[in-house]
Amino acid sequence: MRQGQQHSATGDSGNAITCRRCGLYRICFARRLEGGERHERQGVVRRGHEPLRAGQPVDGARLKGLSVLRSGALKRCRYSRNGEEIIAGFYFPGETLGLEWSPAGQEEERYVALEQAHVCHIPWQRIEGLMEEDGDVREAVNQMLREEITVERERLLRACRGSARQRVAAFLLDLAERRQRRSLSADRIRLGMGRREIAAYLDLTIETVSRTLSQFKRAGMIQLEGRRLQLMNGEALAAAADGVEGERLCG
Amino acid sequence: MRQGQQHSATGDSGNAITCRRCGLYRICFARRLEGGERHERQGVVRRGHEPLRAGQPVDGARLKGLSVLRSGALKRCRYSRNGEEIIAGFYFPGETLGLEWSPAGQEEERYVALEQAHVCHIPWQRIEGLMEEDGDVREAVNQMLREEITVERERLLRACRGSARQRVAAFLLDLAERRQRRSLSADRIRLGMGRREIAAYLDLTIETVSRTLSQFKRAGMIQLEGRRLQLMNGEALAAAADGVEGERLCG
DNA sequence: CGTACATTTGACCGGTCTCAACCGGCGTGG
DNA sequence: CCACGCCGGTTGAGACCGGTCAAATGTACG
Repeated sequence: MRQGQQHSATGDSGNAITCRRCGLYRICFARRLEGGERHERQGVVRRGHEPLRAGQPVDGARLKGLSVLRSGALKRCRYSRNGEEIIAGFYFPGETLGLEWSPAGQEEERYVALEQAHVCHIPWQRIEGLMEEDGDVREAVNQMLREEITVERERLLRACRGSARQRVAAFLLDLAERRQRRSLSADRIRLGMGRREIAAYLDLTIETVSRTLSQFKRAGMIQLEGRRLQLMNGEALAAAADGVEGERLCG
Repeated sequence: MRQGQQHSATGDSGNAITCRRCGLYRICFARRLEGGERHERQGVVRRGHEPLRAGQPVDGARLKGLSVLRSGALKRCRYSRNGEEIIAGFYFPGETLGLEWSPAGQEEERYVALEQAHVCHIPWQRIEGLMEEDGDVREAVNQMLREEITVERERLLRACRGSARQRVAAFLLDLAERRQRRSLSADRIRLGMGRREIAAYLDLTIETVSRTLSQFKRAGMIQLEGRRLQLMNGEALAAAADGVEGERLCG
């Protein structure tokens, strides 16, 4: 706590992120803007005002601009005709929301908190102003959007292709990589989501997810207790994600 | 032919697109740039110089900027460890290539022509210049990138979820919708790709794709002869894509 | 302690993959 | 001209993975 200038451990289980590691850093701290007033100058709505509780959706108005998750975890989801949840993506600290462009403001997907979460926000209008006067911001915004296209393609490609074994392995590796990218603990991951949500994301059933995780556990590739995960053998996981045959029979 | 000011029917089977329907229209024809010299003024490399033949990849240099497909069809693909092709997406006239951002220029995926294809091109450097001086271009580029994020998410979500029946139905509807968006013939679609490529895109086997298409044909939902496709019952296809049970037994 | 829910595990079934044969068009070459 | 092989596509039979249904176990919370 201690008058956290950056911020300190929030109540939520997942780690939080510093401004330096935030995806919006280059925009929030744009050229020639000085000192502690940066956030106000840039028109950023800082986190801390109303933290989302688990299950709460991100306010739609917040998506009329760039938002970034500071702590906690989110899911981006919709519902199928049958009422079953479809999860299109997970979001972790430092990652950006609201990059999509829904024609005519029709809000198809909602961002819902998996656990207590804090969100920063810059309205598009403000960003457009910054882009007009600052080439660095232009470059930052473009790069952010283009990177999002790249990683989103890769992630969705991995999430729903190949066997259950491949998908689950790729999912775990993706989680680890994303934490590493933000300099959070690479191993010792606390899953913010339940089996049901993993299944809804990977287009599998709960049972298959559970069985596959147990398989990995038996093979010593991971350690798992409830939602507490630890990767023990990244090599083996990567091999599994690539479809290399592993563990067909085991003691 | 006839001195085609826009362009005329190219040799390739798929329809071609006019500048007006092109995804880059708002950039190529940006504010205050007049007359026939627009393309040169904007630094656009116009199509027609070297059309791609079927099987040829788009030159990597062309992806260091925005490219748009004017005619023909492309696949975006890579190869798995086992050497089998993975198709991450198809591209049709009017659609834009090169929006992704590969860190350090590592070119993971290639764009390969499915049939003879023409491609226009604007280098990023040129675009950045335009964005500096023209707010309309800034808006157009941002919207394009954000729209790409949206449709790509939707498309990949549909492509690899649910049963074979759902995926194939969604794929056909996606094809039709994309042609409609560009004002090309909505029905009477000529598939530019083979069954193998459809399968590689939907993460199914050739046999399953073929069987599913035959099923749709028997049910009168489509007409199909080789690669010549016609949608007969969009409603039924949409129902199939949503997972509604249809045709379990049939004469 | 009891209820509700999440997770795991087991048994069985069905859809999709695998392997294989067959069909039809196309180009080659006798 | 036709025989032949090749390739893309279709169709069939059996195996296997993952879904479905069911029950047991564990966990949170009153």
